[in-house]
Parts: sequence; structure tokens; C-alpha cells
Amino acid sequence: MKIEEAIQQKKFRDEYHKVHINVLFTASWLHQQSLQVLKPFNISWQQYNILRILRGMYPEPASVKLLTERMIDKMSNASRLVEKLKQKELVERRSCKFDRRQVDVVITEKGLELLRQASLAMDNQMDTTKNNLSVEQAAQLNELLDNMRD
Amino acid sequence: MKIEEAIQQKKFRDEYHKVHINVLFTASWLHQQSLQVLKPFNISWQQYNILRILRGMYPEPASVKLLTERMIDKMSNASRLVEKLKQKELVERRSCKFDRRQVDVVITEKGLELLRQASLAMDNQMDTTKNNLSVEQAAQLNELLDNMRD
DNA sequence: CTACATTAAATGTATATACATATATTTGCA
DNA sequence: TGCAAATATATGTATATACATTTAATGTAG
Repeated sequence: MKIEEAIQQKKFRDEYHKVHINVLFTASWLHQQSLQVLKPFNISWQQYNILRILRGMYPEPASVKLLTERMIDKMSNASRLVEKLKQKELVERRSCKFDRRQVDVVITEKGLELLRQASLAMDNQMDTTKNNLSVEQAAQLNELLDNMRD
Repeated sequence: MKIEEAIQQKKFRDEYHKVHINVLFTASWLHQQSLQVLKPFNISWQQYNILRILRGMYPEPASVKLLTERMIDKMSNASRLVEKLKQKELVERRSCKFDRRQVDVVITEKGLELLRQASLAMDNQMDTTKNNLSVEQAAQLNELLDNMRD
């Protein structure tokens, strides 16, 4: 569906204005889908993002600072998200012995198991894009987005 | 900055996975910028979005349902956002005489004046993209995003 | 005309975001 | 060494989102 129909706006000032709206709308659309996929696992998109980063580090720990730097949404509050994940026993948190200001966050076995299933479901969802874009088009889209932010 | 650097992730499963992350990251990046631009006007991005829709309708009123349908983020709560705007006297709300379930929301003169300045600032921000993408590239980006959502 | 389904909006609750501030620890330099 | 600046994390508060539920008004089948 074209963006004009999606938000029922016939005209845009120019292609740049439209790009701005289109990126925001598409992200919101993707986010909605992710929420549906993750709902059975009872974690939010942001919590999923953190678990993915922790799996990438495993078995090394990650500090809250490192999580913040690598999160897609830089303004989300990694400290509180880690606390939520800890309550669900998906991560462990211990103070770092080298720098006692830092905390070492590590994904638990339970977290790894949940993530195995959740990322399978997420991958399936992402694969639906294969029906709409060729690999070349996806690569081109990535390049345009990267350039846009320069 | 390439997405790999932005979130410090070296590899992605494939270009599709990368597109997913890239759209979400770029939207978050745009949202951050919008927040900075709108801060002097003391309105959120969502409130700005509603004011824009109301200006498009002016002097006709819009129902809360219509606002929801046209908002970029469909899940935001138009009812509560309208209430915030009303408290700032940027919109008026009266019950619709044809269907008393509906409310007629109209932008006020104060709202129009604020929007004049706010949208000028927002347009300036969006124009910075002109430095990074040609019009043809912007159009191409729009097309790819539209296709992606089909 | 009544009863039931549908629709529009508002509201309650849990979670997340934005941002300022607080607390503890480490760093660096006079 | 001592002490201010910088750093890492946590927390308080206002706002926004996600979603279920409620309330009021309208549509519709019998």
C-alpha cells in the first residue's frame, strides 16, 4: 500500500517530506508486526533487542552502557529494561569486578532458550519481505537509508 | 553512517534482516531530530502530527476516529492527545451534532499560529536530507518502502 | 418498538520513552 | 595525596503506547 493511502494524505510537499513520513510509518508498521510476533513470548521489542545483543556477547557479559550503545533505539532505558528481564530470569546482573560502577549483564540459559524460539518467529516475519523486494532492492534500500543519515 | 557502525553490529543474517533494523533505526533517528525541533514549541511529535491533520481539514472539524486513521502511528491514543492539545488551547472540541458519539475537533487560531512556526522549523530539518539524497533517490526510497509493505 | 450488535470515544493499567537528577566509583591533575 | 571532573548506573516524573474495558449513541433484525 502506498503511503498516500496508508495515511490518507494525497499530496506531500516534495519527495523529501514524503521520505520522512514514509520511514516513520514503515517503522511503526514493522514495530506493530514485531509486537504481534513477540506477544506469545511475553517480551517487548526493546527487551528482544537487548537479549539479542547479550546472545551476541555470550558468554561474555555486557555493561548497561554497551547495551545502550548497541540498541536500535538509543533513548530507551537499558537499565530499567535489564531490570524487567532480570525479574523474568532471562538475564543475570552482577557488579563488575574491574569497575564497580559497571554491572555485568549476562543472558541466562532460560533467556537463550526463549530467544531461540523468539528469533525463529521474528526471522519468519522478516522473511515475508522476500515476497516484496529482491535481494538487490533490499541492498539498495539499505544503501539509501544509510546515505540519508549522513 | 552505515547501520553497521551505528549499532556496532558487524554482520546481519541477510539484506532483509538489515532492512528491518535499518528502517527502525532510521525512524528512531528521525524521531530524535523531530523532538529537538519541536521542543521549543512544547509539543510532541504525535501532537504535531495531529495539528497537521487538523490544519489540512481546517475549517472543517475532524473526529477522533479520522485523526486515528490518518496518524502515522496508528496505535497512539488520539483521544488523549487531543485532550493535551485542548489543555494548551491549540484545539477545540465540541460534540458532533449529527452523531453525538463523535466529537468535532478543530484547530484554534493559536494552534494555527504555533503550527506555522513549528512546520517551518520541521521543514528546515527535513531539507537537510537534500544534502544526502537526490530527488530521484528520495523517490526511489519512497518506492522501495511502499513496495516493502505490500 | 424493543433487543442486540456495532460504533465512537474515553478511561484504566502496565510498560516504555525522554529527560533531569542523584549516587557511587573512578580518573586525572594540581 | 587530595579533590574536582568525568563516568556508569539508577531513579523520579511527565508523557506516550498497547491493549482491554467501559460508556454512550446509533444501526438493525425481529
